[in-house]
Amino acid sequence: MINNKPIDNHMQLVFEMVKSIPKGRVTSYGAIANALGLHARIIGYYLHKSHQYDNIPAHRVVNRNGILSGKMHFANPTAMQSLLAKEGIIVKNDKVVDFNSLFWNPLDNI
DNA sequence: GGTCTGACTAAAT
DNA sequence: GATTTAGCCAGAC
Repeated sequence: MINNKPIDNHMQLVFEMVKSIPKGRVTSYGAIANALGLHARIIGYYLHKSHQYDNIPAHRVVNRNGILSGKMHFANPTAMQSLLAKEGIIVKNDKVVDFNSLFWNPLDNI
C-alpha cells in the first residue's frame, strides 16, 4: 500500500479540521488531536506553520482553558482577539467567554 | 541519530 | 485553585 500523500498526512488533516470549525465557534488543540488520533502538541506545531498557508482560521483554536495561547504568534497580539470578536466571540482577559458553550467538537463533523 | 523545542494536556503537589 | 512535573509526537539541528 502506497500512501497517497505522505507530505500532507497529518498537516492537511489538521488544516482541514480547523477550516471546518463553524464561524463563531472555537475548539481546543486536544480536541482536534483526539479527533485525528494525534497529540495536542502536534496540533500546535502545525498551527504554528499555518500562517504560511491560506484560510486557516487558527484564531478559532485555543487551549483547553479557552485561553488565547497562540495570540502572540499572530501578526499582532491583538489580531487573534479581534478576529474572534468579529465572529461574535467575546474575549476577556485573553480568555474566551463562555468557552464551554462555544466549544465545537471536531468529532461532531466526522 | 541523539537532543532540544514547541500555538498542549492531565495529573500531582 | 494555582503552580509544577511529566508525557506526548513531529520537526529542526
